Amino acid sequence: MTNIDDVARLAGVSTATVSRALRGLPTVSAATRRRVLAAAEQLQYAVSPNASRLAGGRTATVAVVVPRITRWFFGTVVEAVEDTLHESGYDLLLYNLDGRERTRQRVLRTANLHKRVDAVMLVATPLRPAELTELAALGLPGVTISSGSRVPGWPCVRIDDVAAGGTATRHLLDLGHRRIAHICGDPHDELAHTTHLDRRRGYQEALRAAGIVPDPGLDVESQFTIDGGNRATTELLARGEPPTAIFAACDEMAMGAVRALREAGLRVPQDVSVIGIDDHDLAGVLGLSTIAQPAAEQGRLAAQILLNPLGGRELSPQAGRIPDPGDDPGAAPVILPTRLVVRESTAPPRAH
Amino acid sequence: MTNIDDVARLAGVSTATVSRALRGLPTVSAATRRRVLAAAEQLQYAVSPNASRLAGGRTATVAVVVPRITRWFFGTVVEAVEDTLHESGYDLLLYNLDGRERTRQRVLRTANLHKRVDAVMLVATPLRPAELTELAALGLPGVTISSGSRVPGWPCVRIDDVAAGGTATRHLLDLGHRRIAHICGDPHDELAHTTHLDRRRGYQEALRAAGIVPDPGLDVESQFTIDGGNRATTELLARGEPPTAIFAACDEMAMGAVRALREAGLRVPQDVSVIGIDDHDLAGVLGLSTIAQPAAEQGRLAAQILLNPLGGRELSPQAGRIPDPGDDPGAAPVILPTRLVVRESTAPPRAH
DNA sequence: CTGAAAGCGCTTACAG
DNA sequence: CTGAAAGCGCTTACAG
Repeated sequence: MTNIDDVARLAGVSTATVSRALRGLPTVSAATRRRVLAAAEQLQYAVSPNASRLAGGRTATVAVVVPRITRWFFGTVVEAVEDTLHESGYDLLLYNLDGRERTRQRVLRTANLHKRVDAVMLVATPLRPAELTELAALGLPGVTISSGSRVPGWPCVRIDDVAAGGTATRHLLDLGHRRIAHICGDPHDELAHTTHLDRRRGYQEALRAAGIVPDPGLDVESQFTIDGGNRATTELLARGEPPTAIFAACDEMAMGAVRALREAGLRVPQDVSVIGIDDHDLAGVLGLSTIAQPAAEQGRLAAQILLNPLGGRELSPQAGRIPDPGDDPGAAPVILPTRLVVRESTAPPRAH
Repeated sequence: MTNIDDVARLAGVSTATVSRALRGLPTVSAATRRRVLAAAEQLQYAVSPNASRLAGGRTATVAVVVPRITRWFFGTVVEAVEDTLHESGYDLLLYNLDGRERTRQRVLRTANLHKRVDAVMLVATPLRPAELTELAALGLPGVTISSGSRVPGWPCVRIDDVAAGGTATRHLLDLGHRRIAHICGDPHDELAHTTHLDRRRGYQEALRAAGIVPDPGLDVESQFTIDGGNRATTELLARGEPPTAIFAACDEMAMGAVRALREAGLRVPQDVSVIGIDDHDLAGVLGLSTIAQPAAEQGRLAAQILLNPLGGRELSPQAGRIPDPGDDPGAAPVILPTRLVVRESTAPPRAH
């Protein structure tokens, strides 16, 4: 395996010069650079990332933590992040929590991040207080996406979940619905995941603004999955007179709701309207009305914020800051817009 | 940042002994090991991966290459692979091709894999002859999943695509269908992706076995996506009398087909039956009949095959072999079983 | 079972 | 603009 000495010998320069020429540092004459590049090319030389990182003190790697890579939002975010990072020469170390305590520890414990990555991206990952302390103590730059814990000094990219919940609910109100149910959230989430709380708040505020008192009997908690939506809807129907519309906290739950309604012999939207949040890949196929959120853009923007401070080639301990003027740690999150997409799953309630 | 010298000093041993004790090598006395572990714990010591890899010559990292992480099959495979690798202390470097030439080069060129990973996993990735040569020249162990190129000496985990296509088609034949269309494949795929060819072969063989001559007019090529299925079906309907059933090469295409049929005013399954391959997360929601394939199992098994040879802690140049007796490079692929899942999208054709 | 020493392949002040 | 030398933080023969 050819190393830097081989290249230096062939080019007739020192290894220091090879290192500089290959990294494009300005302090190398054009002629020398040409010779070095030619030698490297001829020898098929590839720099050893480990040696480079050890000597240089930078890992050129970012840890990306997601709850479940197979869910639409997280897969889409990771794809955009991966693209942006690789573009700048950074590697992406993927941590898929998948509800396993062991994985949480692997990722979040000092020992594992230590010396291994230059920065951390947390996607919708709520941390326990102790974990948060540990992470902050590392002094790494980082960024968070969507809900979950804020880390002191780390910027955050997200949508306004309260507004999204409000828009979805108002769409149903505008169609004439009054009995609007909400399915959402994970009741057993010890980790204070705030997404479902925010979206519910948007729902309740929209109802109140329309003069409707939110009915707890029309509000069912479950999980952010197809199955969760299915179960919540089944439970809802078991409680008595069905609502004329359901606002599901995400498209995957909405899909489960559609399924449950159909199995109960109710038609969508003739008997019950359904709206979700996301604009999942399959929302179009299913004709699902939804509040579209820009998942890829959130990933891309968060990655850029991470890379920006030092020209996209380096990360310093100060890297975790939004490059805008007026920026400071703990600054307000960067909010990306959402958009109502009306398809076939929502319609006015039947006249009775 | 505390290093191995700090630990050695505190424990009163050499750095060599610290290294051995921490890695659990057997040549350390119990008492010494205890002291070292205590010292490491007390100092919150974490080994530097880069230094360890540079000195040890192993990267403890596997490159995983997928066409698109956001597609169901690939996301599910990666999730299982990640779990298995992390379990054994390996990192996963994700490469998401996403049709971009640049990314192909990043991954596949010697320069990038060189010194960076211990092994490579190719998921349904077809390689050009030159790329194949380059990859083989690296002498790395590896494994392939699903279709795509076989690399000499690398084992392969997959399903039998011909059989899957046959089973899907026979299900439709058994229901009484005779005019069975097929939508599949990417006509512009210069990379000889064989999945669609195999599944089509299963389709054609099943038809012939039933005494039916495959009709090219009922066979439309498109892409392995929802949109592809949508377009292929629209094209199919434009050709004249619709088939009574459609076999789509994957569930995402089948979903697109269902959508296109519905938009054309045709009911599924009353007017046209639809079956896919995969058992996508949403196949149940959509009531889609399909041939289920074990995506997570393929990922898990492939990762285990990669890790197995040296007890899951190391990889050698010989690591890319199936650990079974009778094993040799170029051996037959490990075939995992598929299973017909009948839901609501397939039914007997209407009597005319 | 343990240690001293060399070495992995780079990058970075420092000096010129 | 370029080079000699030290150093990054480990692991691995080698010797005992």
